[in-house]
Amino acid sequence: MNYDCNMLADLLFPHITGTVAELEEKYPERKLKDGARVTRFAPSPTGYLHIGGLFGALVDVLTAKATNGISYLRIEDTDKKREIDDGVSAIINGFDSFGIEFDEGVTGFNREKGDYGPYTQSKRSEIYQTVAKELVKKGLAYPCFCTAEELSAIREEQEKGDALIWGYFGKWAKCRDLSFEEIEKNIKAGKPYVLRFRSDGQEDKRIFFDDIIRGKIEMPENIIDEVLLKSDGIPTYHFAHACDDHFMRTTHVIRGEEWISSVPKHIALFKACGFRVPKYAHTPQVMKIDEDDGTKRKLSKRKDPEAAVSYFAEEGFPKESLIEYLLTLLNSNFEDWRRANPREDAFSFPFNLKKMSPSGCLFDLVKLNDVSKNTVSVMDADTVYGYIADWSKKYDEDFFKVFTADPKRSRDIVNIDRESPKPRKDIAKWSEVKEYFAYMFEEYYTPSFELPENIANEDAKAILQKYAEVYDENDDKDVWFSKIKDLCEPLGFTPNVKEYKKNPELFKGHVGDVSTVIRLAVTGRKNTPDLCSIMKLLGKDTVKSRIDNIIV
RNA sequence: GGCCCGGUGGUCAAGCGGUUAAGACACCGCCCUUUCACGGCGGUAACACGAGUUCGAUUCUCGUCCGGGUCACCA
Repeated sequence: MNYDCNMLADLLFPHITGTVAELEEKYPERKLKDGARVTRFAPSPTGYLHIGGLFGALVDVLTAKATNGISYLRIEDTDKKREIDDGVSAIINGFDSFGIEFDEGVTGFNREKGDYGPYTQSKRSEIYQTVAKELVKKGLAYPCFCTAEELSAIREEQEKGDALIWGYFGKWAKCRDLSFEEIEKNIKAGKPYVLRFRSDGQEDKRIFFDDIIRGKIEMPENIIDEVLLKSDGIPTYHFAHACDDHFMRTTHVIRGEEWISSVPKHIALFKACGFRVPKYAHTPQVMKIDEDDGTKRKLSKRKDPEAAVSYFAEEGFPKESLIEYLLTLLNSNFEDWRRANPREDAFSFPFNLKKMSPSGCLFDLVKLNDVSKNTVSVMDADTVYGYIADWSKKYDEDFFKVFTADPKRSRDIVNIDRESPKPRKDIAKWSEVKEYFAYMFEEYYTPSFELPENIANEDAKAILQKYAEVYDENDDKDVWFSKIKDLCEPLGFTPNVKEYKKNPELFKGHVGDVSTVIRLAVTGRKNTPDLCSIMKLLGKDTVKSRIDNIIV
């Protein structure tokens, strides 16, 4: 440059008086214990929270927790074109509903906590400008007046030719060597411009860095004069990343693997700014199998409803289940840990970044179901009742009314075979509950009496007839069952299953068959939880009338 | 196209020079059991391919193939 960079800096940023040194003082190094990591989750408010976001946030929070560090939430709202109205609250609400808590950062509309803010990029413009001005002073940034048309012309030419690298650099970087007079003239004429990084990278040089998840990565050095500030003065992701993660004192930048290819750019920027380069960890992506062509591909917000975290809320998966499932994807030793600590809070799992697999993982709804059944099975009845009430109130009002009409009874229903050392594992999501317990509610009960092949209709009726005579709703479980056993022999069945298996030809069936008939008559189902409990909750009148309806 | 990342059963995955190549989900069978579930036992099923290096490669190197990402005044 044949001009004084300080002059250019003042021309470009006349109103900026602060210095980077002052910022360093304002945002000092955090005084944390050795090994404590500072992580951040930095979404842009462009849509709903999706699975990939939850996945990433979990890594941040868990990494900080496991090292007694800090995790914070930063909003990257530097692209006003893609931003949606309640983007920020969509993110915050999403995290709230899954119990994800950051130590610092944005907590709501115009609300935040922590000493390293503001945590919303649109409120940090002075910081970016200050750093930018310093860069200009050092001759490491310059204004570029190229129009969108000029830029795409360059691009076209590069694509046409045999250029190996595309972008604004070398002979294409027309504005890189503008004289001060030209710049001044343009500025005075009000020409829009962006601020570009003056890269000193060389095409044939390589850079190396250690990715915590992937190990050593080698790449060509950055040679692109990347845009730092857009024409509206707002920083690009790259520049904001350097400024924010430095002044918020992030130690570990954890983000999706789509960022790997920009690391050389980021390292160059950090160095140019005089900032220490953070550690990087690039996480694998969450994929799914495409129904159309059977290939593995990244979950897409647009194509996959289950990519939205709200899908799981609608389906009624408890929030714990999703977290639990995601954890199994994150660290494969999680399931071992869970077996050893069945009731422990998932967030106290000693998560380890290094144990993350670098390859993309498939989101497996079947496994989620299994994980969820286990999770639900260890919840107590009150919790389950509360969840079902909350869920149905929102998504199935009709069922909500029925379910909450008699809270105590519903709670008892939900408690059948629960709160025991061997709880049932059959509910994965709240949307299944109505169908699962339909026979407990007159509103949803549909009689059905389809006998298994081995039971004759007349035998079934005989069983029911006899049973109706002895049935007493006050019987405790032992008496209840012994009455069923007593029914067997007079009707040609045996109360002894082993005996039946030895000589099946001697009997019409065994107790199991007899209770199946009763179960069928009372519930319309072949499979249910403990029948005795069900009948007690159904009450004498209902049980009698259901049985009578079959006998006639 | 350039650059980069990845490739162990259907899925998630341990292993990282010598293993009978763990485990979980799913699936199948058996046992337990008044049904189902739970639980227990067992089973089917994998190192993408080709060259090297090595006494020996799933593990190291190279190539091929396949999948993914990235090359914006988007993040």
